[in-house]
This record gives sequence, structure tokens and C-alpha cells, in this order.
Amino acid sequence: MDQVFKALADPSRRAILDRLHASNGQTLTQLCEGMAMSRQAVSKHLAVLEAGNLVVCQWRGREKLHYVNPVPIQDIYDRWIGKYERDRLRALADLKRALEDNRDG
Amino acid sequence: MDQVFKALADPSRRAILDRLHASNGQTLTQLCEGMAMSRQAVSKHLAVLEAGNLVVCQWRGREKLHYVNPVPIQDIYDRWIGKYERDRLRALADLKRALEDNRDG
DNA sequence: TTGACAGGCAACCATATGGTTGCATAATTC
DNA sequence: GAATTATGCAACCATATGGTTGCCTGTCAA
Repeated sequence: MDQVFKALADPSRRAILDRLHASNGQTLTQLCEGMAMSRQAVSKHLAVLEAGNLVVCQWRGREKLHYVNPVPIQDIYDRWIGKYERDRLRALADLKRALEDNRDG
Repeated sequence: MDQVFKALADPSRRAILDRLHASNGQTLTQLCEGMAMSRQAVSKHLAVLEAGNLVVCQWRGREKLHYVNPVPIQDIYDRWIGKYERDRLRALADLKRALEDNRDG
């Protein structure tokens, strides 16, 4: 779980995920196009995404195809975001009450 | 948005959010209890959470009360995770097909 | 009014991170 | 089989990050 959050923390990696989301199964070279950094840098980012299981690879000859794996993102929602969403109104009410208490006192 | 992801990337900060989620409106000193690090470290983490607007503060005398703000988390879901969730089945189908194509070829 | 308490600021440190370059290896293609 | 293409590995570098310690300020209570 930590590796997923870590992987998502970098904007370049989120950009890579977005590109794969737009067109799944791209090679490293394809992903490098228009990425304003060296192939090695992109490769490292992909390694981090793989470590977080956000991207899954498939070798075809000398090409490495990259696919988005949506499962960890779903997990983050289920185990983490959903929990906060559920109590969203309560949290906002807490904030509001704190502000009001302060105004009164 | 980037600051929100950055804030969520650290396990200590997620722990702080969880503690506030369990009991909202805690002071710095309260949050430090059982946190295996100095007050300054916790204070820095809270500053990062505030920068990402995940935590909102309210001064009461010499005490600083901390409240979870659920809005950025909701935003992440709306603008980011939801997008991937929507195409989850398609992405999984992509993966499956890639594996099968490889098996055939 | 003096001491204790809650918190902030600044300097410092070790390690993690994001990036680079150079070279090596495996698969194509001519 | 030789050149090209796709990728990996390793060393290196600057900066970001997470942590510490020491000291300062403001508030509350005896």
C-alpha cells in the first residue's frame, strides 16, 4: 500500500499512468516520446510503478509492453478514500462547529 | 493536487490523518502521544498536511486544534481515481488479451 | 509575576529521490 | 554476420525529505 502511494506521489509517474490510461500497452520507447527526460529516467519511474503494481509488463521479443493495473487504485479507494468519504459530512460539521465555537467564545 | 499526493505519500502522515479521523480536533501535543518521533517531526508533518489542505487548524488560546478536511480527498477521487475506476474492466481486459496473445503467438 | 506548558523557528544531518551519462546485452533487420 | 533497435545496469550528482536538537515566544495558572 505504501509503495502505491509513493508511486502516485510523483507528477511524472502520474503522467505516465495517464498516458497508459489513454493508450494501454505502450513500450518504453513510446512512453519516452514527449516526456522531457531521458529514457533511463522514464525507465526508473516505470520500475517504481511496477513495484507498486500499478503497471504490469509483458515482454514481446525485445519490446516491453506496459499496461495499467487498476486494482491497486481500486484498493486505495476501498480501504482509504472511501473511509474518509463516508464521514465527510461529519468532518465538515466538526470544522464548522469549531469555527462557530470560536466565534461565540 | 500535487501537494495532496505528496502529503499522502508518507506513512506517518497517513497515520496522523487516521488518528484525526478517529478523533477530530486534536492538539499537536495530543497527536504526538505514541508517535515515536519528536514534536518537531510531527509538527513538520502537520505543516505538509496543511499545505495540501488535508488538515485545517483552529487556534484556541495557546492550543492549536487540527481537523481533517475531507475535500481534497474527495477531489482526488473525483478527478483521478474515478477516471481509472470507470475503465477498470477495460484495463483488465487489455491485460488479459495481452497475456493471451502472447500465449498464442 | 513567575513558572509551566503549547507551540514555532532555525540549523543541522543522513538518506531517499529524480535525474544524468556511459556502457552492456538481447532481439531484429538488412 | 553486421548494423540497428529496445532495453537494462551501474555509477554518479544535486536536491528533497524526514528526522534531530536547541532556543524563542506566547498563554495560562498558582
